[in-house]
Amino acid sequence: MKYYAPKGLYDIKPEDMPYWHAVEREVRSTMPLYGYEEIRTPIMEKTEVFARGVGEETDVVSKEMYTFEDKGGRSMTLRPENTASVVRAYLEHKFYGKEELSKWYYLGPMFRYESPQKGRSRQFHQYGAEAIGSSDPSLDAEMISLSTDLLRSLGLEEVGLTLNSIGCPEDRNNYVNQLVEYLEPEKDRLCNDCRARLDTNPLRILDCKEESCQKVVENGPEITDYLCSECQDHFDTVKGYLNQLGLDYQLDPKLVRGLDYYTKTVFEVFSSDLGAQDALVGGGRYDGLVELFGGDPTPAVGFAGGIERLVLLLEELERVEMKKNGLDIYLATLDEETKQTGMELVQELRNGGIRAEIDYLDKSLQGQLGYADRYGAEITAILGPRELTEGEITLRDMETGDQTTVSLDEFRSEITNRLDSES
RNA sequence: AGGAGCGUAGCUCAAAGGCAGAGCACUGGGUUGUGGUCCCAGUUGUUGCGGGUUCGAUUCCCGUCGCUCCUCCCA
Repeated sequence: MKYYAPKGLYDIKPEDMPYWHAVEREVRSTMPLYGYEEIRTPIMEKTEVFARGVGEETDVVSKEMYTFEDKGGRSMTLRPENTASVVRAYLEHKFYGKEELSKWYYLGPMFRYESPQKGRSRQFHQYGAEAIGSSDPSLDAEMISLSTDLLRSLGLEEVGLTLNSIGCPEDRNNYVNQLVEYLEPEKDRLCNDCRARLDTNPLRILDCKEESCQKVVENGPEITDYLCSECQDHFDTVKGYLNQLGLDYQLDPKLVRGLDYYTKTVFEVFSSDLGAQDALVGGGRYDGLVELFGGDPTPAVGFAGGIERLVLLLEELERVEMKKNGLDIYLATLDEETKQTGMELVQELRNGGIRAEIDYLDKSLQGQLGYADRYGAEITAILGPRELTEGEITLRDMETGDQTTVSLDEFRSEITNRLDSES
């Protein structure tokens, strides 16, 4: 084979579509229930939008960006996530002057340049929501409840929710200082990556999978002990709302997440039925991001979920009904003359909202009936020279095999009646 | 970036140095104009690509491309 899709990019084939449609349908119907409106931002931005917004030291920016130069010599990047773009759009269109609270959702492709594996590709798809303009803990709880509600609506009950608060920047500074102070003497027991992180991004050491690092971190300080009273209150209130909503969660003081912009609440939803890439949803509060982009200090919270991973689960659990093509009627013809009339009849049916097909492969009548059967036609209409000269057409019920003959004039109404009574 | 596994018919897979096969699918026939079950027959290949060893390579070796999974990190 000479041509294939670039590494990490792949085709979503017609046979996969029912799953994608199920997810998209659910997102589009659930988001408005919570008051979120759709926003669509471009799939690429100037590189600095992500570099600044997401954070230079993050993995996403430092090694996973799909970056290239356009013809004007500008550095462009295919969006690795959507929050930075949404905040950029929020400020660009001055929404802070138009509405007190902006609640938006999105759905679309994201790009990260890394080795593909199960549940991870270079182009992948996310749905997500952002609420900009309120620091109220109820909004944090709403985000979490929205993200799990969506999964539940799709039939996924077996998901875990982990929760943490990483406080405000001051808390985090205090904590990071303590953490570095604690880790410095233990440096030798850390992996190479983590020794580097000690200088660049010490928080990331917390979720290093290396066993030795885990051991070191285990007895170290925990961020939740360094929250200021406001952040502590906020966190407690969020937990209170979650309890009120009956949402089970697991506190994980080591959950820090990979993007720099998070403050206070962070959460992840995961499934143990996935492979190594088990995170379904990730999100949190980002009270400093709008300001970082040059706006007034504006609190915000959001989440994003991966559609590929969701589709993987739905396929495994067979939660989505797979319908074959959905053909109402197949029109079999036997020669050129009947095909000409047949084309006209099929067109007429389609104009009337009936899914109809005719032979495109010059098949025998036997072959045509087989095709009609495989594609799930309820009725096959047979138009041969015999019928044509009589001004009639034969209707075969594909389930019972019963056949009747009707005049061509009655054809449309007879078909409509039959399809109505069967459905 | 690193590690492991895999590339044979449209699909799922056999052949472990000696004629490249089976099932499914497809086409035709049994049925002069009738599907699903059944029976009979037929079509289908640069064995990913390039080189090497050999009388002989799908098989062994080297390289290369691709895919998959994993480490890291995340959706």
